[in-house]
Amino acid sequence: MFDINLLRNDLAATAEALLKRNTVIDVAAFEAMEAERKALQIQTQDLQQQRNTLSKAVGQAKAAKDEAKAQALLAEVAAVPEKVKANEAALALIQDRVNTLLMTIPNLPQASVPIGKDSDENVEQRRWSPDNKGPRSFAFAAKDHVALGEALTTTAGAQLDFEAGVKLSGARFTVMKGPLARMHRALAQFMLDTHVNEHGFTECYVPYIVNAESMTGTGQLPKFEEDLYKVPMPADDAIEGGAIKNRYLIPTAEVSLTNLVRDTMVPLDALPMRLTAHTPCFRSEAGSYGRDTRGMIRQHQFDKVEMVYISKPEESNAMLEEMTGNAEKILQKLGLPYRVMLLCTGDMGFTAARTYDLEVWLPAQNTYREISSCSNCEAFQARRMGARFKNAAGKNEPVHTLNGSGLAVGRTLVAVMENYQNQDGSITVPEVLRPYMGGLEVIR
RNA sequence: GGAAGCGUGGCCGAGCGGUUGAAGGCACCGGUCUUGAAAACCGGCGACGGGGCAACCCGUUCGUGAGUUCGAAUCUCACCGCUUCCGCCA
Repeated sequence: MFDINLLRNDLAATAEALLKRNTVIDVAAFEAMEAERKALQIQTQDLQQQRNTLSKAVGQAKAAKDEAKAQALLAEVAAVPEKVKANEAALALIQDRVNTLLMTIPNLPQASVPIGKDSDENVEQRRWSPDNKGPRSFAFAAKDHVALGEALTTTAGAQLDFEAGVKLSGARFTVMKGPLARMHRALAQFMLDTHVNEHGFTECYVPYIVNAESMTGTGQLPKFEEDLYKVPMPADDAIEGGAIKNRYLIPTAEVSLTNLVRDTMVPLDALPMRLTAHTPCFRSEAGSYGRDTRGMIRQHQFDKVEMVYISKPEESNAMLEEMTGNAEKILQKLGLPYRVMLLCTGDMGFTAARTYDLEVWLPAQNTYREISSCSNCEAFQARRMGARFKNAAGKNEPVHTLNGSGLAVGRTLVAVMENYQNQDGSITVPEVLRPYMGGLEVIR
């Protein structure tokens, strides 16, 4: 949630900073709304005070057995509660309006984030490739993962079976079979093991269906509901205040992991927390018709190993570097060429203050494609979630939250297939995955 | 699904219509004592929001939401969650 004090204390500068994120704040409208809220709040609290004071006096009079005085006081308060009620209702209404606005303003980018309008203005930080030789050059025409996966077969049909996905569910679903299905599983195991054994993470198994509070905590709601798959509750117990109460399929394990600290005081000595989980992710991909329609790049359901950090504010940027390094480590162990991009203001996600994307080399597309996104959300999610810790001065303060993919499993499979393909269409299994695949060296 | 009980501050726990934000304890912070530490003793100590330059003042908050009342942690209703017993189940 956006920090309202920034708007109250420094409206002009804050509105200008948000402009870099393509977010327009109507300054005059906000000022008017705030003025109204302030007046109403003062008036309401005044009335509440009146009621409280008089009621307390009634109690005192009754305790003193002064019935006449009690009756006089009762006559005096009689009209107050009604006024209080009316004011409270009006105040709640305007506070809702303020709140709704706050919930739809994106996080403020850090000062060092490059200003730009879209992904073309992201800034490359570094590149990596095995022995620093650059991406492998092919002596034959490199195929994409679709051609490779459809040509590789099992007795049950293609190892990447896109038609079966369509038949079972529709577009953007894929069935994997045989060795490729196993490599997909191997990749997730390998990533999880690496983060747990080498990067100090705590492995978590988490729900894939979460409630609206969780989705609000990490920022998917209220603004991005159309991107989520909804799970309506059974009719009988779904009604709350007249509205159907939905649950949602997680679009990323970030939601489940980060919300673990929702409404909690995190002990100081528990920070930083490093949490990881392997989960499926569900995205409706509304508004991306026509983009990446071929293959496994953009699916409604995909697996991901997620990293989440819960950190002290002063450490969060260092943790972002660490987390990005963890994701890079996976690509390095797999021998996949990649580059690290610092996202510009226009390309960052709603909750992020600073984001690095990892882009892996895809030879068939002759380009780098996003395979991980690591973000420092600072206190943005923590404020929404009520995730706090007691700082050195003994004051409660929101924690900082960070999340990153480590990595997207389906896209990693695509990258391995394309980078490790052989002229005959077989795929060499990267060394680090072989222990997870019964020693298998080549997929054919 | 049936029956019973319970949700109070960082934690435990009392209160069950009226000067109660809430006894007591633990934890925490300061002080005395001590060579130091511990113990003992003294004092402090919830959160969120609003107003004010400030000292400070005010409001909200006892699972959540409605209701009764001049006044609700306390009474009523609904919902959520937890515990125990029975049934069912991977």
